[in-house]
Amino acid sequence: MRGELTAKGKATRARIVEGAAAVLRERGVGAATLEDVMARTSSSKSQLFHYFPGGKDDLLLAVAQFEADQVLEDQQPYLGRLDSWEAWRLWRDTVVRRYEEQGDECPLGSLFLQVGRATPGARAIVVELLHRWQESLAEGIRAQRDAGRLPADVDVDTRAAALLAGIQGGVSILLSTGQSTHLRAALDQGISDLRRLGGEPALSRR
Amino acid sequence: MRGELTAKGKATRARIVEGAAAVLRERGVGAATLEDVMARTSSSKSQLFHYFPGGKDDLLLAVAQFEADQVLEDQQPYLGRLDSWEAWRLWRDTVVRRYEEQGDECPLGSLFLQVGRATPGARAIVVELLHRWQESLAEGIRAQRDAGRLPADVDVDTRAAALLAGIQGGVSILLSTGQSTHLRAALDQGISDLRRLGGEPALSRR
DNA sequence: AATAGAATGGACTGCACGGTCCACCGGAAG
DNA sequence: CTTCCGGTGGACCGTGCAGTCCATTCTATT
Repeated sequence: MRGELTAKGKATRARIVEGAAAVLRERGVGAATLEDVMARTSSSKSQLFHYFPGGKDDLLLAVAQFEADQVLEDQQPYLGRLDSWEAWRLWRDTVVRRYEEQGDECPLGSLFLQVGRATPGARAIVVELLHRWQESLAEGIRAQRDAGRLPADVDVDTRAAALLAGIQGGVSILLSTGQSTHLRAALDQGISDLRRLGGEPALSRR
Repeated sequence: MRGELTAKGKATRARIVEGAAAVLRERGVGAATLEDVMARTSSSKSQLFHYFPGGKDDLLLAVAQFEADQVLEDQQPYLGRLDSWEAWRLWRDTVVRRYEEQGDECPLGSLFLQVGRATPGARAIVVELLHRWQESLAEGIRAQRDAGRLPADVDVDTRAAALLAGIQGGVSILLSTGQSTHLRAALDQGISDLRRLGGEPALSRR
């Protein structure tokens, strides 16, 4: 498992990772078995261990990385360009839509709690994801501040951290209850409090 | 498992639930085995199945209920009396302390995602917990509003939902990363935005 | 004291699932 | 055409763990 992968090999590996990700979302980390992955991806046990010598943990880690990348990608292009309130609104809509569609499937949440606990590798993936996510939000807040739409002394990092926490919690609750109201509340409240800071009065509330 | 439990029986059952809760916190739902519980609670397999005829799932459900009750209890008496900004501050401190002490042990989070997915019983426990929690927050906001410390048109339920989401997310992140900054940010930002609504200027920020 | 039913101990079973091994295939390079 | 090596198939193994069963010991009620 060094650079020694042919085109075919890389394709197979990718197929396994994607299939495994689907299986994990459907069955949950605890319930998913290697045989489920084999069935889903039409691969044999030797292939799994060929591409993931460390066995199940190894595969899980690869899936976690895959899903983590996906999370931020799904929020583009908006997350990368939060330089107008309109962009913020579009981003908000994207996040809400993405997680509502996902329903109660849990791409990363369970991976965090199940794998992430023990292994340092998984924890690193989560930390990295959260860091990049929060940094994008902070960047957006700075952009609005620099454009004069937020006061100069706005506490960028705390705002970004609080917003991120709200999203995470909203998603957790969506996963547990199937209701997206909390996610929406966190986003709407977070953004409208921000706008209020900039002097804009209350936002429409449905 | 109807009313047919002697005093001794009830004590044993409680001992098992508490011990199982500890084991689950330490090892995680996926890793914990019935034998761990047996060892921890000095009980035999027949006892486990005697008190929890449905086996592991049954036990897990009982633990979930136990932990859920604990969560709100640990926030008392403050959570029940959020009728001054001082009370809000004390409550905030309690929450932060509780989860920081708990560290990355995960009393309910993993139970949600692991058991909660499939079984309707677990989901009901979570929904009930969240509902009671949010209702307490809403009650506190109403108290402040009625005391004239918040505008009359404050959107109580959305505020409460957003705050709850922030807490949940903060705790999730604490569990995944070991950092309590997000939990603090969510609480501090949520409460200070509320106070600002009431006309109080910015709050101290460390 | 007798008896019924709860409480307990722990051996035993069955099997699901992760992981190992070896034999065979296929295509690219010489 | 041969050779080599990555890719693939799938039988096989060991074990860890949930769940079953029955024998034995308590406890309460009469």
